[in-house]
Amino acid sequence: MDSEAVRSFVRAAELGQLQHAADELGVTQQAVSKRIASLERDLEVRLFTRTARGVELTLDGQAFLPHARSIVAGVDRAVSAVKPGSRALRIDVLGLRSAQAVLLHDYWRSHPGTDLDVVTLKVDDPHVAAAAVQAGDVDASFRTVTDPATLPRDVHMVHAFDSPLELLVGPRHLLASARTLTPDRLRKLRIWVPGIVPRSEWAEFYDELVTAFDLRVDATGPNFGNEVLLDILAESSDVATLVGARDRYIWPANYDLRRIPITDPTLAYPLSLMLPKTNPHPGLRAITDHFATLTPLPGTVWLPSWARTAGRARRSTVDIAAADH
Amino acid sequence: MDSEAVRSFVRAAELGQLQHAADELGVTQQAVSKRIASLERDLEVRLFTRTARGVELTLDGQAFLPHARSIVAGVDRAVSAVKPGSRALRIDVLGLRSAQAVLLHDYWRSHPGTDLDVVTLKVDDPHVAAAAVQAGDVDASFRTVTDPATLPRDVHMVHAFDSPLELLVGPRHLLASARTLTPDRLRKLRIWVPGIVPRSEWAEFYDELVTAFDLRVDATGPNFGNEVLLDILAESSDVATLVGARDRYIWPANYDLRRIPITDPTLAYPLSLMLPKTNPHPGLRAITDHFATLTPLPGTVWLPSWARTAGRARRSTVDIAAADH
DNA sequence: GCGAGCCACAACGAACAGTTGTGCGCGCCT
DNA sequence: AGGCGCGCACAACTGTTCGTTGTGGCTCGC
Repeated sequence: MDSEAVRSFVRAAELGQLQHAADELGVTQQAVSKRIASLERDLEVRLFTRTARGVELTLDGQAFLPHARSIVAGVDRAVSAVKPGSRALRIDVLGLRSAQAVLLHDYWRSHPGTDLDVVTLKVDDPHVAAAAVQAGDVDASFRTVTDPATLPRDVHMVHAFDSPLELLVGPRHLLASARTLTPDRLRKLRIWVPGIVPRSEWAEFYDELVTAFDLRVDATGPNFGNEVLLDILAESSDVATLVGARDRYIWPANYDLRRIPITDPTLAYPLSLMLPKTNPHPGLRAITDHFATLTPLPGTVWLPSWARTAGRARRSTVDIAAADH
Repeated sequence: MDSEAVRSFVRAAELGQLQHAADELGVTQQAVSKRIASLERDLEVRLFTRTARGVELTLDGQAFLPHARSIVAGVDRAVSAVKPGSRALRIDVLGLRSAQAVLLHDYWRSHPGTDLDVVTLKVDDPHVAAAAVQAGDVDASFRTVTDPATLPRDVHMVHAFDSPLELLVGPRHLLASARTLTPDRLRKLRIWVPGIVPRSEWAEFYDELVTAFDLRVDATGPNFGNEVLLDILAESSDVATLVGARDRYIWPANYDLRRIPITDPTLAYPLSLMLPKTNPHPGLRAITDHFATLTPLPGTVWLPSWARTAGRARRSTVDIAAADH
């Protein structure tokens, strides 16, 4: 089925005449006639009844029309999603199940009709992502560099939101029945966070976390995939992992894993959005505005050093001074 | 843009190999390769990076994929909307702005994902509509015959819901400031309801209404279109019309028309659905069930004689006896 | 009855899709 | 390192399709 044929059908149905549709589409009347005939042959139904003054939809044509409109709209959106120059807003996230993607989805649901494409760059180095932002390959990226001075000239980083961490444990774990936990309850506990890229911002985050709360985080091992991690968690009585509270982790129901919030202070990973300083995509404004309206995390919050800057995390810096001694 | 090319793209993206997609689609690998290449030429972007073990989506490919899925789904729905034998539920309504269509829309919104096509047969005679139901041209029709004995053997009529009427008046009308009206306030009032087909069920309805409440309804005039009717209403101090409370009438804001509910008794037009006795479309069941859950109209209700049968409109028959003397 | 308007059919050339055959690049295994 | 397997792309060929021009038939209105 050719989208141009569908488009011709829609216009012909709206205008009531193949001739007018043909004029509008810049082809001859005969071409439109053939396109419609070809659609009718494909579908094995008549779409129009031909009259002396034009065409009129049959019942099948009436039923087909709204779907045809949706196809045409889909094609137009698809084209505009990739057309260089006028493309829809495109944002890089770490993974489609990450809290970042969940938050973007929230935004999209509260702003219906926004053309938004979520992609993953599939690179580890945030500076590569920054380069992609600068080059315009993506309009923004949910990455963080711990030292803003290392960003390209034309890229800056804005705070998006702080993603609280939760402990994910199996049913036999020592802490499996806890409703909430404070960080000191995690001391010396085996926490396995596989797949962290050495020297990445996540590695730095866990380094600081380990130092601040005297934890035992094993973030160096290879990542055998989520299935392996979940398998081990489900069976173990002393291995746990940390996940973002809004990450969309899924596991088979029989695993019976539990997510336990961590409070006093809440441990949070600061998510930022990298975007170009000059000519940012117009749709970005609404997104960053949306982040600004999010309510801050309740209670005291621990953040890594690079997020404890003037102007934000006011409470957190104080809290941290206390937790850090 | 060819939908088969888009479908090939989606499957190739999901399977990671053109070869597998080709096997699945029953064409050669080269054909799929050319389809993708043709898409890439149309869109002027690369959708895949070619690797030794298959293909991988580019950023543009990632952005394109969800739209491609929506196109394929739209095409599939479009085909199933007209495919004889397995077609989606198709229901005839009098007009797309009628209360019938509004109610169907309500149903559809509360049952997302239902494949439902709303069409208009564009015939006046309900018996022609009944024939269309019997022939399977439509799965059901929102028409009414006042004498069920005149229906084809294989078609029956089920009550859908009672549509209350409201008076539609312009700002200068005598009753323009009323919040509600009782039918006796309408006595002798000029009520213009153009476009009623003589001897149709609507004509009978207004005949009974006129008799029951001593009204002055002009339902015989030609229908010059809604614009003319609304124009006249907007200017007149004594002409009004009756509309269904849930009809989606629209008019320019500067017309300042008002809808005034009628109560004690509420005047209601009984809407029914004609459907085949044998092999009704499976989706119809959910629709009729939906109607059954609707709350009946509050207060006393007047209905025309053919709707005052045993088993329903219990209160109404009593009310009518009173109103009718 | 005739003309205007609109759609369908016919014929032609260009373009395209799909096929088979082949080549090239890459990873892997010996 | 060399050869093999695998997967995609290019080439050549063929049947089909698309869009064009030209034409005919139908219906409505004058």
